[in-house]
Amino acid sequence: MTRLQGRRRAVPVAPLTGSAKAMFRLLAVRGASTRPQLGEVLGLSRPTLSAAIAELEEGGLASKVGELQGALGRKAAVYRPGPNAGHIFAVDAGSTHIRLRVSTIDRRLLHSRTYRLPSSQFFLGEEISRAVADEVAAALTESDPAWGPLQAIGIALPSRVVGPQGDTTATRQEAIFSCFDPPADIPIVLENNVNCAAVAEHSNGIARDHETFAYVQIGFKIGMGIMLDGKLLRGRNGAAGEISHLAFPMANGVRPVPGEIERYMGTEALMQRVAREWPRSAGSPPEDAADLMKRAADGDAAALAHVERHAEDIGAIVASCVSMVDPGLVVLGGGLGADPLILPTVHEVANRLSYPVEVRTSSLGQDATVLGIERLATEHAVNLILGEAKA
Amino acid sequence: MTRLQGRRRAVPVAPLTGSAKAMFRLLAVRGASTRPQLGEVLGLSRPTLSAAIAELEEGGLASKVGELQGALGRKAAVYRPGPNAGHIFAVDAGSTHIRLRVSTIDRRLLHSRTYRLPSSQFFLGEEISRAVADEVAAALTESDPAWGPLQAIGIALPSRVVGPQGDTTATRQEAIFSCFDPPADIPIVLENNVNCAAVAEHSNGIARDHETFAYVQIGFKIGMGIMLDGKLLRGRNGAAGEISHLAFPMANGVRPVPGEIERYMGTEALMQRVAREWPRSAGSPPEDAADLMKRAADGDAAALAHVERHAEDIGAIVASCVSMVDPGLVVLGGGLGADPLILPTVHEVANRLSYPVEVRTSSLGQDATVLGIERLATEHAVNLILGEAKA
DNA sequence: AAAATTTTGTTAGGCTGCCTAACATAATAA
DNA sequence: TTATTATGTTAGGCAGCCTAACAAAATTTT
Repeated sequence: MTRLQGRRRAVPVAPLTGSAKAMFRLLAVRGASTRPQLGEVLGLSRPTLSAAIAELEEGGLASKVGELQGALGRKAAVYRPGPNAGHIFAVDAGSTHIRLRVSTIDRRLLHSRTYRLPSSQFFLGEEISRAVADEVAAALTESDPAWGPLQAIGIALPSRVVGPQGDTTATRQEAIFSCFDPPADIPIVLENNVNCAAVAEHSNGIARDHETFAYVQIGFKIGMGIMLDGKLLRGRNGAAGEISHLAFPMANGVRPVPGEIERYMGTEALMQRVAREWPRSAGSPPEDAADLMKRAADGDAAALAHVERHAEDIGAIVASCVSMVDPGLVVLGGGLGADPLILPTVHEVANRLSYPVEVRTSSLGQDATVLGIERLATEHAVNLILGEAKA
Repeated sequence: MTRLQGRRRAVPVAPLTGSAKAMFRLLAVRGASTRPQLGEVLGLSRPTLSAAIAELEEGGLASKVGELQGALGRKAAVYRPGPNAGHIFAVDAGSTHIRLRVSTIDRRLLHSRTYRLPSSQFFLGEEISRAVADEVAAALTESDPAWGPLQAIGIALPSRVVGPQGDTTATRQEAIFSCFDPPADIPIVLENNVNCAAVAEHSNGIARDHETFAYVQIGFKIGMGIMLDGKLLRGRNGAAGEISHLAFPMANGVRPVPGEIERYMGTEALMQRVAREWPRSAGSPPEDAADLMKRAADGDAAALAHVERHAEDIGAIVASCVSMVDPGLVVLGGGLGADPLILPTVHEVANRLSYPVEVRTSSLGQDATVLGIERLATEHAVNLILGEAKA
């Protein structure tokens, strides 16, 4: 997930006490908070709180940004991560768009850019790499010294992302660097885009109240992100959730074909089936998946039948997921998955085939991925600042 | 997983320092150890070590059991969990046998019993419950005061086991108590038998060197246990790894049927297919699965073809597992799964369909399950003794 | 307007749990 | 014997938290 391009941090910080580290972490996730709030959450006494804040202010990692008057009593001081906490770049290197967010460590948006690729890319390749390079370069020129040091660049990739221990031979992830040469000494955080969307559903989306769930993306491609106890499941080779390689077809007398389920479930194959089976009487077949969903929503019987059939197939995939990891909650996303029309059938089929599972529809639109990688990049930056980096 | 039948522990212990707790934990997993060994592993200074051991000896949680002479220098004192650490019962409530082990907290065998059920049970029911009751009662009468207090009874069940948060309506686990009334105030640890086997492969078996892997059991029934970072994945309803509910059949134009894959993959259906397709020229068809495997091992072409075909199906299931959780290692167990004959094909098919995964054959025989629940029961007992119980 | 109440923040001092340094003990090697 | 090496104890220190008491700053009551 992480590619460190240098060990130095822009702002090395004196070793902090445990309470100061915990406080900085909390400031980074909560954003502006009063001292009493921080003390309450951390369970620290007021003297310890004072000491921790003094430590952080000393290192420029926290700043007082105001005061808050409660119903009664003295005003409470409000703090935020300080100037040395710096900022991060979060980039969604998507197949159709490059989305970039520049954010503080507590995820206040400083700047954002979106670039539409001239042509849609099926695989991560040079076009995407070049576009990312351009967007990052452009964002760098607009950087403001007041933002503090750039702590990390997070990039969400439409490819499997292999960790340090994994089998690095079978990955395309390095293609992101074919044209993009990141600034020296800035840590790079790489993560698969579906995993990023899962992270966003957890932190900003419909799965906020669940520490364990699966995010299933159904659209042009299919994928899954698994969150267990608040942590992404990545797997040995970054392949956890790569449901495009579920054994399929799987039945008595047939042999599965690698990657076949993605070819079957993807919108392209779906629309081919729809066109092939479209009744003469129902007029011209739908243009694309969006058209199909719209006609189904309008009550078109032929469209509804196809949507229903696809929802059953999605339900079967969800059932297989439940049978393996039993997440308790499955969030549906992606071009097709996010359509509320399929929810009832997916829920019904999954629960009939397997074990009790709640199914919800994603609420974050196109921003899910970039919000997820933003989260991961800030988490990584916090770990680096606190000297607790994993890799 | 856990059913506490009372809050009191037999031997309440004064609060311990962190180092003392860590030492007790280490003694429980390692068994007899010298002081320098403990200090090395825990990274503690010798004075702290002395203090920790004094604390534990004070509470009867550690005892000096000898001395060990190194190549040079003074003899090192050897310690073990003390008399108040007590012992546990581990019971494998299997479909055909009840296996019981009485062990110290560091898993030295104190006593063991095996009872063969009069008839093989497909489901957890009264027969099993009654047999467990008898075996536990018999073991209780043979208990020795020198064993110290009974800290826990662990029971491995051939059923899904639901945790405190899960949907408790759809479980058969309570059937274990239909005839078995456990001694009052003794904590009960319940776990699914396949999960137990996975635990045993991790602690005593072929997966000793892996913190993350999946254990796939193929025999009369099928099941899976998933170990992630040394911890069992249980899932919201204890259904993680319940691959008997993978969507199957799964192909264009067919609808999956709940539980169908177990009926297809289980030995019963396999042997029916074998009998149906057995060539006249090859003599009488195999008696049972063991006979089939033996003939295949002896080079019988018809038997080999069927074994090969089944191995391909198992490979497909493993591939689906890898596509979801990417464990890096899959251990094959169970009546059919543990046969080394199927290993090459399972490995080949899984790696062709999905991502790189190592496949190994289980080395623990019938004892896997009882060793696994023994491990879980001792872990639970240690947590209780240290006042760090989860539930 | 003064006093009482409530909340926030600081100062003083103490305790736990670890550490290092130095010494004591007990074995083997020279 | 003496030297060397490993083990274990004693003495003393320090980091990181705590409680108790006080100080400061707001609102409510009198």
